[in-house]
Amino acid sequence: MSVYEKIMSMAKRRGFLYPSFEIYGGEAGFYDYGPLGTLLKNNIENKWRHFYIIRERFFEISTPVITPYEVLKSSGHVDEFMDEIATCEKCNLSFKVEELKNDKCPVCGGDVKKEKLNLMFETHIGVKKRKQAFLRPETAQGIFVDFYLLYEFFRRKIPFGVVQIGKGFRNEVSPRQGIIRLREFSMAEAEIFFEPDEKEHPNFDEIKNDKIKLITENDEEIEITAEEAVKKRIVGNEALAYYMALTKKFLKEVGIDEGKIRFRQHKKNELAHYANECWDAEIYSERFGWIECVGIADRSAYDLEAHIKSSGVDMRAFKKFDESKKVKRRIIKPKMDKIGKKFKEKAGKILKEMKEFEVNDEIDKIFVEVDREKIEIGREYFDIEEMEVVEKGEKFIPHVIEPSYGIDRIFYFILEHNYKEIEKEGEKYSILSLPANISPIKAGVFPLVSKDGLPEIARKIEEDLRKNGIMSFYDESGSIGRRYARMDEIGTPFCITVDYQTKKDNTVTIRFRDTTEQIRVEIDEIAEWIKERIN
RNA sequence: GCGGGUGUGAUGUAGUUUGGUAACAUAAAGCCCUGCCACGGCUUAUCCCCGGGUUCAAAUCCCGGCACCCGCACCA
Repeated sequence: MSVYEKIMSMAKRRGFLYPSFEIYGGEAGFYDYGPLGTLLKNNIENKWRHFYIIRERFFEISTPVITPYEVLKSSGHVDEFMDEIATCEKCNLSFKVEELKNDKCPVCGGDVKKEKLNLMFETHIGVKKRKQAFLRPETAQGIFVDFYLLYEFFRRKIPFGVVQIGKGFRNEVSPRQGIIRLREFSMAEAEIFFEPDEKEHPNFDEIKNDKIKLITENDEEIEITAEEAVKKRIVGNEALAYYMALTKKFLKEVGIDEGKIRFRQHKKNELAHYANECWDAEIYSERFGWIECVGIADRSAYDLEAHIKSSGVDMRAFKKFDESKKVKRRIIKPKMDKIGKKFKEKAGKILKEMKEFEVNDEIDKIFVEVDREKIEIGREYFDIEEMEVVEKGEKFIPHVIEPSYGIDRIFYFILEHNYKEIEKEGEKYSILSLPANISPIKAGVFPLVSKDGLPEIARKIEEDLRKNGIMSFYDESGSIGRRYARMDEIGTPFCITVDYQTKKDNTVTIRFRDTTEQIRVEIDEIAEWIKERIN
């Protein structure tokens, strides 16, 4: 039995993960988070919130899963996700259509069957009109389309960051490996908006000496500090390096083995359509090898530019110059009477495109793009006016640095890295050594034996812990050892046992999961004692 | 999507070759026991992936589907 199988059977038995819709035969690519799984996942997400909202000062928003066609058309996803695939009927290999030779298989020359592979889930909005829409493939677009409002919210100060935790959907060709490749998955994404030439991070000093393991574009493996990585231009800018180091910190804190984290740079040909530099945090699995769990990408101005272009909404940011400048500008003045006559219904849109059109020299025509059509506008349709203007600043399209976390994968690797099997008196014994702050249950509370008034005391303690916001669990069934074992298997860091001494001096034992050591603590101090160790 | 393998209580397995009362371990529930690490006793509940076919009779043989695992392909 592989680690993976052991973990998945434990996860099912103990209520971490269930295959979805199992009573109907199940559905590939979907998993349920059970009672303990949901607690653990929430704890991971809240830890993430602590990093990105509290610490980084970002704000979280929540936007719809269902996304209209235009949004994802503009972002490039419609075209990127609708690849036409050709499968050779003779040798059964698959190709992209552009690889075909004269519409035949490039390998054996056989006939091919073409099909459209759409990796986005399609849906419709409205019952009668049925407007085409998709389930979002990433949460990021919801942030980008709100940019002009968010920019106002942050009182027009750049850089700022906005995050979203939510579901993303991809209709995978063949989902495999449990929750490693799901069709409906949870992602936590941060979109941080920078000035194009100032991708520095104010807290860079805090992490500049943190070491990170890198696999560069050229497959070189190196371990260097964040600062060096930027200085040697291995990582393109400070912000990317900062979020790489921060990601490593986060992964360590939720229980990923430090030695099993590395960052691999995307090669030019594997970059997503929107990214110009991307580093994946990969986590090592005994079962699956290195798997990407976090993508940290420099999306440059790609998305905002695309949405500005197709929506027509000016989402540029404004930057004041230190000193106002006087500049001479040649600006085009459209002659609307002539444009209207010639271009009729398109005239309005053309005017919009010509606004603020700036030229360097005297020219005899310009081109504008309207509805994806390039239109030539001759000299007779505009004047060129030279004027001196005072410029207080300039508009620019912010660049985006995006750390994007796959929560489900991280969830699995936390289980794998913390799953320990030991021999206890000849028997297999399993422990989930989760960090206390992400464990689903923080404390087991037991009476040593179920008699002589011990259960009453233990119940009261458990009640008090819950009142203190501590997820705890009362158990009196089976031997004390069996109860410890149950808690060890699901990663409960502390077990509190009420024994006969409790009745004499009001103390209980607290047992540590990983060492089985015990200490005595006064009943009144338990809640504080635990709180200190789970935050 | 293609090829191979697998599908039996909650979990892990036996049984399938040779059709005939489905077994074992762990986990679970209840009662008892229990002065600290799954180890005791009694009791209980829970299974043949789904649909068709062959047969007096199917967990077992045949066909189809689905799911899982492996390989190939695919993979923001």
